[in-house]
Amino acid sequence: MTKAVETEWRRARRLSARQAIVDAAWQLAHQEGLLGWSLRDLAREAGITTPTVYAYFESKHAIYDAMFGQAATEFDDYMGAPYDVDDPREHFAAYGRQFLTFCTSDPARYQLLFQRTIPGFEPSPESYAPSIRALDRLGGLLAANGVTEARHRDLWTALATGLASQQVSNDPGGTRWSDLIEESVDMLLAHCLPASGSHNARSRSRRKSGARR
Amino acid sequence: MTKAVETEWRRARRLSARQAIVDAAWQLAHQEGLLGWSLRDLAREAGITTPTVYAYFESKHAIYDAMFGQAATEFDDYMGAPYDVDDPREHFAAYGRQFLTFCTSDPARYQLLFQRTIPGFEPSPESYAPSIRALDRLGGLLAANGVTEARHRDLWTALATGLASQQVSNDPGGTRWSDLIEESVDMLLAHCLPASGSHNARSRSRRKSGARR
DNA sequence: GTCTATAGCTGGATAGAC
DNA sequence: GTCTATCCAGCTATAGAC
Repeated sequence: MTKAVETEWRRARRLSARQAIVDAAWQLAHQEGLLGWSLRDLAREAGITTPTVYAYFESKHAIYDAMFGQAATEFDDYMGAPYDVDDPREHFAAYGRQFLTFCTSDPARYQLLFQRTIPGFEPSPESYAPSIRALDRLGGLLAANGVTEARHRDLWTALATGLASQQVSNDPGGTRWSDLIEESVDMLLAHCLPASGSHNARSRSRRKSGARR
Repeated sequence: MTKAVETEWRRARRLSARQAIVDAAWQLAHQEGLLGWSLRDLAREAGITTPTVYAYFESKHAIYDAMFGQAATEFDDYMGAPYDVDDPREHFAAYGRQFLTFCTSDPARYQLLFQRTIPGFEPSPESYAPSIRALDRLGGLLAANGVTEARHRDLWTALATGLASQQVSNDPGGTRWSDLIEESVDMLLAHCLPASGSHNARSRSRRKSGARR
C-alpha cells in the first residue's frame, strides 16, 4: 500500500504547487491588473522559473482558466452561504448585498468573471460550471419572492451587475453605488409584484434608514 | 494670402490623415477586439508603415485616446440629437432606447468608453470632456421628469449600463436585455415618483405591448 | 512625411542537462 | 520537476536616407 499512499501524496503536492502558482497570479492581477503581468512576472512572484510554470500549466490561458474556476467556485460558495433570515424578501436583500460585496471586494476577479475582456480567452465548461449553479440558485430565490418571469430575472442581473460595474469603474473603494442595493431590491420587487401590500411598509422604511454617501 | 491658405490646407490634410489612421484602428478593433491589434496591423490596415503612424501619433495610447475622444463625441452627439417628442417621460424613454442602441451597436466602442480595460490607459481630459457634457444632459432630462436626487441618477446609470453590459457580454447581437429598457424606465420612474398616477396607465400598457425575445 | 531598416526589448514557449 | 539557456515571433518605437 505504500505505493498508493505515495501517489496520493504526490497528487496533493502537485495540486498545492498549482495552487501556489494561481495564488501568485492573483497577487499580480491585484497589483498590476488582470492583463498587466507576464509569465516571467508570474514565475518571479511564485519564486520559480518560467519552464516550471509550464510543468503545471500548458499555457497562460490555462492559468486564466484555473483563476476563473477558482473565482466561480468562490462566487458559488459566497452566494450560497446561509443567510440566517426567514423572510424571502430579507433573504433576497441579503443576497443583493452579498453580491455587491463580492464584486467590489476584488475588481480583478469581477473583471475576469463578469466582463469578457481577455483577448481569446473563454473559460472551459468545468471552470464555468459553478457560475451556472449560482445562477440557478438565483432563480430559486426569485421564485421564493414570487418573481417567476425570465425577463424579471434578466432585469435583476442587469441591475445588480450595473451597480457593481459602476461602483468598480467610477468610485473604486467607495460605496456610492453599492449603497443603492437595498433601494434596488425594493424597486425591483415593487415592480415585479405590483399588488403585494404587506411588505411595502417595512421595506420602504428600511430603505430610508439605509446609509447614504 | 497663398501661404495662409496652404497652411490651412495642410492642416486639413494632416487631420484627415490622422482620421484615416483612427478609422483603420476602429476597423481592427471591430474585427480583432479593442486589444487584439498591434501598430503593425494598424499600419497595414491603413496602407502605410509603422513609422508613418508615429508621424501622427506619439504612442499607441495616443491612438486609443483619439479613439476615445471620437467615441465620446459620437456619444454626446447621438444622445443629444433631437427626439421629436413633447412628453418628458417619452423623451426619457427615447433617451434610454438611444442609449442601448448606441452601446450595443458597437461593443468595442462600448468597451473603450464605459469599461476601463486597457492596461495603463486613461483618457485625456480633452477626450473625456464630451462624456461629461452628455452626463450633464442626462441630469436635465431626469429633472424634467421630476427626478432630482443624485442617487436616483446613479440608479439610472447603473440600470442602463447594466442592461448594455449584459446585452453585450451575454447575448451579443441579440436583444434579450436591450428589450427591457422600456420596462426599466417604467420601473425607475414609478420608484422615483411614488405618487404620480397620470402616466402609469399609459406606460404600463406600452410596456406590455413591447417586443420580447 | 514617407519610406527601409532595425534597435531594443518582452512576450510565450521549449530543449536539454541534472 | 526544476533548472540554465535560448528560440523566435512579436511588440513599440527610432534612426536616417530620400
